[in-house]
Amino acid sequence: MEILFDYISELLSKSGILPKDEIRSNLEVPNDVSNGDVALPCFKFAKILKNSPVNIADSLASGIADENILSIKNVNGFLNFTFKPEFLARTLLSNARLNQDEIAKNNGMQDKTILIEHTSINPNASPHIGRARNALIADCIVRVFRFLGWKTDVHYYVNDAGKQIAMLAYATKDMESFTFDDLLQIYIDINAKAKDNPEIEAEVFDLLEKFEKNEPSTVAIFERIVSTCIKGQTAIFAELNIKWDHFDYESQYIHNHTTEKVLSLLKKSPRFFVDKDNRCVLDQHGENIGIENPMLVLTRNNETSLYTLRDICYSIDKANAHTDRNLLVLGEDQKVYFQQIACALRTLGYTPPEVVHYSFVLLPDGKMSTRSGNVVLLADFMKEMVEKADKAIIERTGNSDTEKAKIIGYGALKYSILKCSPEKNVLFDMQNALNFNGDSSLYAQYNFARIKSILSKTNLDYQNADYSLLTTPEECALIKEIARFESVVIATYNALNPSILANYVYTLTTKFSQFYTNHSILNIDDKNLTKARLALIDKTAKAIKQTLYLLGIDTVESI
RNA sequence: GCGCCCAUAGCUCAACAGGAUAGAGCAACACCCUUCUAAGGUGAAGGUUGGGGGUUCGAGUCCCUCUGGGCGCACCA
Repeated sequence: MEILFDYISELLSKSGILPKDEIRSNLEVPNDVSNGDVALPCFKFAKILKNSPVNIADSLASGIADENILSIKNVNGFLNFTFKPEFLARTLLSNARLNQDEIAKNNGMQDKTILIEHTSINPNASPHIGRARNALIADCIVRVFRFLGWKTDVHYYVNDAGKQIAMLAYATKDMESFTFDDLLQIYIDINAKAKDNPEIEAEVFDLLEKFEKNEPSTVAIFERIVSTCIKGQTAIFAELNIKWDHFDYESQYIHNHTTEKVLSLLKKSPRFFVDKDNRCVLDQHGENIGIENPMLVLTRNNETSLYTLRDICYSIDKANAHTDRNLLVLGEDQKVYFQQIACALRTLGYTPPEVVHYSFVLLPDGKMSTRSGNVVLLADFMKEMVEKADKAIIERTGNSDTEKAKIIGYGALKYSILKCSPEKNVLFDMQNALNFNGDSSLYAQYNFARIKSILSKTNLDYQNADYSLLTTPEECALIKEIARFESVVIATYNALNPSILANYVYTLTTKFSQFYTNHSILNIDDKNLTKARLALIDKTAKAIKQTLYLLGIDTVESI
């Protein structure tokens, strides 16, 4: 619509009443087509011009005659412009940017670099859908940046040196073997057992100390768990086509003594002190951290590192990559913790990463917890979605098609989580998620397949189609949506919010579906109109496919 | 108790730097397949945008307050 805003502001500025930029920045798209294609609310001008909005609208409109404008109406101070449909179709469709290179070039972001860290789940069990939200949001953001020409570097921080892993190490140290799927139950059991048996905790810390001292047999036990976990977790995400470029292990900072070096730097800060229990602490009062007593404890009483110190080491590594942007996708439970790490980084002269927080996924019967076992596992959710999709495919075609069922099932899974704005809690309802009707990714996939089916039935060359033949209300509405694609990608980029893309693809598809049910494409006598409509649906398909791709969702040629 | 986030139709979500009559889907009701894919389309129904104040020509959107939910509140990660 930018091109129409330019057009109107240029036209209105000729009267000399208001400068072009002033007009341009106030233009908007009416929420109802009955109010035209572009509107200028004139209320803000009333004070400057010392006149009523209605009079201002009148004088702006007076004397304007433009061959491409059908009508200009002054509705109570809103100046509403309606373009001739043929002009609208030609202008919007021939100027709409849909392919990646053009859009990247237009926004001048080629070859910029971004480092993104996301998901970084504890390597202790199969991920649940709450953590999957992290990966899905981040993967979409990665795709959007790449689409806009950025070089992305995606990192996963493996917390392989914590008490949770030590718990598993304790529980599995005498086991001959175990699988990834066993770990969740082992983890639940050992947590329950440790509650009643304090001596277990002591042994766990003993193991942890041996691990930190790099004792080979202990390191081997830890490594067995961590590698089993990382393999299991990444296999699940890989199935969803979510991948990382680098896996960074927390333990490296202990074993290569970076923690000691960074600690010695922090010791120079006026915020640093050693508390009465002999632990190294940063006093973060006055830094606007939202807790009563903002202290960041860095070490145990023997100067061995805590997670906080190791995380600072890691953050320094990321900052030292000197990418144009440095982004972290993190659960809302880590908000204050992140503020504290960011504060520590600034103390050392480093710029902390930008952060995207997301809220938790809630279950109808309460919240998820790995420790208690009240979870919906991502792997189980994936399986159910694919089974449901395949069942529906069998109903329709008589044959199973796992490949297609995965595209449909995984798409619906991703869509159901991504369509909600990250800062809002998502209430997860399996029945709801399994519904493939209406506002779901299948709706877009289905209509994409419809378009492909039509395109496959014709040999007409529509390369030089005359867009100005597309003048029905349904065609206009669809064209306007297609023209929005670029600005929607940019909006998603600016807000780091995938739900913008999800909402767009649904609206776009709705406009196509309405056009499709009201108008024939191939079965009409006017060959030129057929060509124009073929060009229109070809662009529609492109926009749907690109948007779904950015959401991490595939398309199929037929459904 | 303190801090941050959220509250929109029965349910799940929209509403583009405050803009016009707050929109969809699901569920329930009534229609539409001799026509390019009915996993679709159309119609009707469903709302004091949690309550109360305020700012503004105009508030779901901004400010205050109350209520309810989520998250957090140093020696876990």
